[in-house]
Amino acid sequence: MSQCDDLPTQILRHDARRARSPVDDRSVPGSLWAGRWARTPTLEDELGPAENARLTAAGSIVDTSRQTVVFTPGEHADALYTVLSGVVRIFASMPDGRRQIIGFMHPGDFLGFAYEDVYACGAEAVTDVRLRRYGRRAFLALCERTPNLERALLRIAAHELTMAQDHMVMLGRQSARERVASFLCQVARRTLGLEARGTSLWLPMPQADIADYLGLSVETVSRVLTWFKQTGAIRSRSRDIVEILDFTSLERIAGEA
Amino acid sequence: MSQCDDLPTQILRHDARRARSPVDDRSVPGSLWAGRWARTPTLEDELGPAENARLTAAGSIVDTSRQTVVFTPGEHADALYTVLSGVVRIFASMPDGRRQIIGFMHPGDFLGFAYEDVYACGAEAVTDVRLRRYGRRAFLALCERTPNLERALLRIAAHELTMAQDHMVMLGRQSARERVASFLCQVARRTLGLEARGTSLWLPMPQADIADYLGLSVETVSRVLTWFKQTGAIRSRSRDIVEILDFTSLERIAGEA
DNA sequence: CGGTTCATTGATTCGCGTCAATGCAGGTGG
DNA sequence: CCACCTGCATTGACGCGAATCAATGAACCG
Repeated sequence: MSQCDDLPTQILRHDARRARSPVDDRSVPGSLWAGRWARTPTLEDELGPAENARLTAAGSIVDTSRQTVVFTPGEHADALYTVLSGVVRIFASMPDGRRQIIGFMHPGDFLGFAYEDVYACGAEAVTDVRLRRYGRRAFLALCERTPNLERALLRIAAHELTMAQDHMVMLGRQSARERVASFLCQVARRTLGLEARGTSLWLPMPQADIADYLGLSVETVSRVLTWFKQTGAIRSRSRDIVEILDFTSLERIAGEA
Repeated sequence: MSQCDDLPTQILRHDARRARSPVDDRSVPGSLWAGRWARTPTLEDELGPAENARLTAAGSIVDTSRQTVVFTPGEHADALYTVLSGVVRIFASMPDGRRQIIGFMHPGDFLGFAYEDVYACGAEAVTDVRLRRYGRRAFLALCERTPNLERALLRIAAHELTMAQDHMVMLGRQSARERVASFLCQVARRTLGLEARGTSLWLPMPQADIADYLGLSVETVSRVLTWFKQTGAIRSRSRDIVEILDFTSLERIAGEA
């Protein structure tokens, strides 16, 4: 599985801020800037065929049409889901309506972690979506009989944490251009694999969703995208298709100033 | 404690964005605005006495003095830790030195999740710290023999995810004042329990750390704090002690505009 | 074909970052 | 014991980046 760490200590004091040596080495090896993210672990990948069969048997198919709610924050959490097709957005929102999109879930992704007995986040279908739904009780029962299942969930959760951390860096410390570039690179890697260089990306979600994912306003997202177009880094045919012409330059923008 | 209330939403920007079923219910019940966060699940709490004993036996004590490195991002992840005393900061940083603090870990907290075989984040002691260190191999072996252990980790990870989501809302959508107020409320709840009203908080970390946690500059954090002082919401005796005089007003600021 | 939804573009405002001093406490050593 | 230094906090002046406000366009749909 994956866990952790190091040798303790080294008294390096970090001084990230102050010191931060000039040639800071290639520290920060595997974050935004590295090729992480490439693949999301899925339940299916983590389990054997027999286990998968049992899991499948325990679930039921749910179809949800685009722009409709799968579950809402605060709702009693009595199901877990796997995305079979389509894209789902996970979000949190503030009382006054400000919204933060936590992530977009694609086929294979697991959905519905809840620490307490209610969902912390909401989930809505971006496109028409097909899900496999597992009732909470049934799922827990299955966990008892399938030790690997918990291990798989743990791997998935650890991966989500990693992604959440990158997301936090983006939200807390990157400029608008960096964020949009990061987003495009992220989507590119996810859909095309690590080797991705120039091809076209499908962005099924409205720009408002991208904005809320990136912590920006819609206008800013739009402006940055047109700037990328003028620069020749991307091109766009239809509303939801973006072609990456200069992946390298996007990566450069995403990675630093 | 404290809640949010706020009636739902009323279509302000977002309007739950299109679909969002009509009666959106009292959405957003348990997020920043609710009493979540109160307690972090710990390995110890999740396990029985025998299991705890085995776990303790598997670990070794490590002492780390303030401002020193526990592990660095990218380092091979071969240990896990539990904080016994003191405070540890977890952070990610960008090649040019910008830093985002992911969280502050307190006694009882578990440390060292890594999805791949390297740490995604770094960890440094804020104060002098005592940790219990578990070698990766030993820990994995223990997992085999202790089914509850994986379950406990899963609970912890789910909780971390929940906190990460709140953090993202803060970083992506809150103003400087909201962030600082949220932070103070968060610390208050953590240290004083849910019922906390006015008392003094210990903030062992320098303001630079707080700034990097909140995605702000040091100056902004300082300015907001002095503004809170002038407002009468807080008071401060020594550098690292803040007394909360008007918890309610902080909560109000944290929760909305 | 007219209405709804979403993207674009411009003008303007303003929050917060940056730069630059100054202040202040704690530790150290002469 | 007091000057000094060093880390950290505070405060001010200033500018920039991104939000906001406000139209206009383009695409999609019944």
